[in-house]
Amino acid sequence: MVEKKTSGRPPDVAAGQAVKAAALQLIREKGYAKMSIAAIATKAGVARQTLYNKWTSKAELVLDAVFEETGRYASEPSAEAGEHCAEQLEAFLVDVFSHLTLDGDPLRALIAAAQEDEGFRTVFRERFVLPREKIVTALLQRAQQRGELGAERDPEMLSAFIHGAFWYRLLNGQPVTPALAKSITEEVFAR
Amino acid sequence: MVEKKTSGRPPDVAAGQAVKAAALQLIREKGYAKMSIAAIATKAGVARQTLYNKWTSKAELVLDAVFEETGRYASEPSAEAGEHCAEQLEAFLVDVFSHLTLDGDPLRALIAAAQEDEGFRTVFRERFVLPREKIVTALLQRAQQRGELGAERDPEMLSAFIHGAFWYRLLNGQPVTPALAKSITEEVFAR
DNA sequence: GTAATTTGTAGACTTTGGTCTATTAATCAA
DNA sequence: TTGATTAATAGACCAAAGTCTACAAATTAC
Repeated sequence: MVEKKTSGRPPDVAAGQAVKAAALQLIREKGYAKMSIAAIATKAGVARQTLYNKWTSKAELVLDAVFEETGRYASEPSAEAGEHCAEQLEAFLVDVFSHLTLDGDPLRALIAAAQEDEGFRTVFRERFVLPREKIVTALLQRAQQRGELGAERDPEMLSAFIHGAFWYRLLNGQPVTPALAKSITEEVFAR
Repeated sequence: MVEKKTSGRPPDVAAGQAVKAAALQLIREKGYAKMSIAAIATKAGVARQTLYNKWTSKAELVLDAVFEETGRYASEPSAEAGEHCAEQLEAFLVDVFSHLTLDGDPLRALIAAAQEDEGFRTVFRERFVLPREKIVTALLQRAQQRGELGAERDPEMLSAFIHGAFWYRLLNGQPVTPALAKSITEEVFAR
């Protein structure tokens, strides 16, 4: 469904790309809080208003910029047939944590921004939170089917436990390490 | 150790109280984001600078105002001898959740504020997060000693699961209900 | 080509958190 | 009483997010 727009000056796609690139660079350089909209606009060679034409807030722009290659952030666990689900979970978490360690600051900032804006909270949840929650839930359901996880366990609750655990760490300024991935996995599959 | 101060004009304690009261009222009325420092000062009949004499930021002030009666927010679980630990945990969570339901907005705002300020994150963690984490960890350790929780389980990890679960819900704009307290408890003590 | 439409630009403007400064007020010590 | 010290006040000031407005530029429809 590639629609030929109605009339009027077409949006400057290249400008949008430049803005995202500038934002990404600045956020990694100075962090979310210290990166001003004005600086992004200047760096991208665009008027400030143009940013507000394309995004409704700093948070939405950063969400777009940081998670453009969203695949990086919600990659399916490599379900190699033979592997135990516990191993898949641990590998998945290690992968997620390595991204979080790299982009933890903007992510924490986005979660913060989501607290002050209902609309953004929804967008963030749909684009970032839910996809990953589903991946883990599905993985745990598979584990149950294979008998690797007790039938009395609740995959959705466990998925919330898992995500909650590393959100909790992240938001409290503690590192999310491979060791944490291992601890989480062991606790989930304990006994 | 009630120190008689050195010299100089004594701080106006009543003003401090008035500020906290005004802040509490405004935050419940308009929410954290829409409550301005100027409005608090005006309502309390104090100069804006006075707020900054007593607190270093909006977040610290609100932390003080909302959690002054901090007992309300970290009450020990009523460890009636006969009760099972599972029941104690659920009761504790129900209690916490009812407070969260009442003051969820400022709390979410404080977590957000903590993301942009290292110092505040530390204060918040020490005054709010850790005390409760310890209560739950201790409860789970007691459960282990009584044999109500498997010896192979990790109380600290489980405590992070539990807190993470409701943080996760709270920060994603979902309700934290007695039903959630029950689900969490059942999953922790499953099997 | 002309009109309508939509985007980009530039810059003024508003709001709010936070800082700074000069002045006044309250307290203690000599 | 006088001086030192600390707090409260009032208001200027700053930075940054976000809004608004007037105008220029690019496109489609006629």
